[in-house]
Amino acid sequence: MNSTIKDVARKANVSIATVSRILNNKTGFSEKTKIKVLRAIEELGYQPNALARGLINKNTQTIGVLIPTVSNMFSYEILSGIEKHANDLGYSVIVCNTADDGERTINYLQVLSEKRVDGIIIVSEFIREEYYKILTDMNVPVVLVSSISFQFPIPYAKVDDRHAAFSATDYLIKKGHTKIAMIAGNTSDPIAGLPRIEGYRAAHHSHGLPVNDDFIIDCRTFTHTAGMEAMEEILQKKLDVTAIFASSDELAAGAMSVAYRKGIKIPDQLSIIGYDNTKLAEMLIPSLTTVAQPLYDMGIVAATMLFEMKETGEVTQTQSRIMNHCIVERETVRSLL
Amino acid sequence: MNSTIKDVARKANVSIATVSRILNNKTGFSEKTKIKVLRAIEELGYQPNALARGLINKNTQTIGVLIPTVSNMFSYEILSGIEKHANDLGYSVIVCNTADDGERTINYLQVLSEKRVDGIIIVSEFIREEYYKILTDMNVPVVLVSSISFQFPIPYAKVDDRHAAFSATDYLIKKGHTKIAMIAGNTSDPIAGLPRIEGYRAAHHSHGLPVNDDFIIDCRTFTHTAGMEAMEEILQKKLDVTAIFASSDELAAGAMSVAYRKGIKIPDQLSIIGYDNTKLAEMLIPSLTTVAQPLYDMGIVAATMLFEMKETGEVTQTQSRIMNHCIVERETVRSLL
DNA sequence: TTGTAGGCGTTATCAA
DNA sequence: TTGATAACGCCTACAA
Repeated sequence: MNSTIKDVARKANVSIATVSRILNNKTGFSEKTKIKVLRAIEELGYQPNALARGLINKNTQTIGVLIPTVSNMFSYEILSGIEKHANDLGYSVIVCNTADDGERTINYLQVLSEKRVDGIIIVSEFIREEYYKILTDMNVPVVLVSSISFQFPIPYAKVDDRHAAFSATDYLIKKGHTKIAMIAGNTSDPIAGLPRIEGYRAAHHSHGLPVNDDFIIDCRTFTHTAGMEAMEEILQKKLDVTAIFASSDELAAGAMSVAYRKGIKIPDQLSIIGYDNTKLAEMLIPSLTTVAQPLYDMGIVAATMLFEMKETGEVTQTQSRIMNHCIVERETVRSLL
Repeated sequence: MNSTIKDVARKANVSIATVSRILNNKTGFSEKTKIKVLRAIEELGYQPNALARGLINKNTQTIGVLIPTVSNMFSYEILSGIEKHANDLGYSVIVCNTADDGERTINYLQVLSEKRVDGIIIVSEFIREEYYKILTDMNVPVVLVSSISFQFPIPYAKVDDRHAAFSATDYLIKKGHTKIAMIAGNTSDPIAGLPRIEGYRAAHHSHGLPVNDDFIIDCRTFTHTAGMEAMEEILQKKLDVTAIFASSDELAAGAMSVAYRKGIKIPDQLSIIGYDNTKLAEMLIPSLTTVAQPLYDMGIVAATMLFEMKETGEVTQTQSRIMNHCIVERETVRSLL
């Protein structure tokens, strides 16, 4: 058990060089010795040692994926896309849950660096200067998913949040809604928060509709609980709205659950549209109309970009990808027309 | 960038042995040289190479986690517990989505073996003989979560499915329900399927209630869609039931959604209890009463067991853990009393 | 307290 | 077609 190339060589009566050649199917050995060696490998149950290989080849066939939170289905659908594509190409992925904690993130980056991963994918995380420093020192490809850095030139794969939020709001307006609240998630988040609010505003403008700032609810996160609180607030303030645009499916779900408790019928009395199209959206009752991000595909694309960069040796740059979003119509939006 | 211990040694005017000693804080160097070396490390931005270390120490500080499917929130809550504990102890985790595919699983096992991971955790997966062979050849600790092997002596952390299903059914009966259907998931699954049916039966027996086999619906999976189909079947067969016990939260959610479409009020006209207590349960509307598995903790415990085994060198055995389950009462069960 | 040298399991460059 | 042998970056006796 755990025999080495040396054992194989001895057993097959050849040199380790020959074994190595056969293992990596290079040229330079006869069919006869190949058979001998293969049999020895078989009999010993020999498995090449990836550590030794990596040490000399300077490549580990593994990548690291940083993920901020677990609470949301969201990250894991992306992760699953990454994992799929990586595995198909013979790479393993190390998951790193940063828990939105800077120290933990830096620690993880350090670990990935020591383990000499071949690349790093960062899921919806803001890139701090300290991260970027470590990242550049590592000199491996990095790509962002569902995130973007304005400070640093890191390629990304994401939907256009502003545009997607515009689409969602526009959709509601075209259904006849004019009094639309927005449950905005974290409004100070420059990546997933602000642009969506802009999109919400822009849609109003494009239809010549005014925007009432009171209608924009700031929760500091994108969670179910935050959605509940936001809905409470809307009710308490007695905002006169016929529809809600929520910045995430979880927020929408939270809002729906308090609406249900208060006896507000969705979509009869109140329409709601979410954002993400996680599995949750289709499991909610009624099922949630939402603007879909192609989460799984984003993972695939990010991985594709990463390996592209690795191939070309272009560690610094590649073409970022704006992924298509679309409205998935289900049961939570009623037409007023 | 990517300097070696040699560079550090040269820069600090000492031998690599000394640097190594300081790095691993062993004994045998003066404070003065320590400072010199530390500065050199700092200036060079030196990072130890985990590959080289692993090669010589025969340990990689990484473990592998096999997960069957992504569709369910379930696995990821467990994963997240594992990841947390592993990271706290300085280990990384490689995620392996086996997609319930034997070939893929074997391939992954091979990869983990070549990468010389220090241990493997397998989440709710049936252990085939081929897996076990590779596993034993690897000679590293293995633990099962939310699974068990009757054929092979692998320690596990799981709830007692039979008991948990008993509790769920018993709970319904004590609320006055006597006509209870079971949406059983995969009934030919000896781990998560059968025992739960037994529990369902046992609860009936213990109350002197008869079991109608027609009331046990076999779907072949534990997914949302399967839950919908099962509910359709219940309705179509016009089963005369007042409550349903579903073998997973997703199944319950699926059932609830078709009930909603058919205008059946939950819990007024029909009670339902789920199984797992994933995040989904609390987000459903109405929120789902369910029997909780401590998913996150199961991950933690599994990791704990794994590292225990590694410490003691007892690769073959450790005490398995039966995790406590409990009923989480929410809004989907109505008392008939 | 410090340094030399051998070895961990590979691959790759020479000669043969 | 083959086989020594020097790396890869580190740890660890053993000497000094």
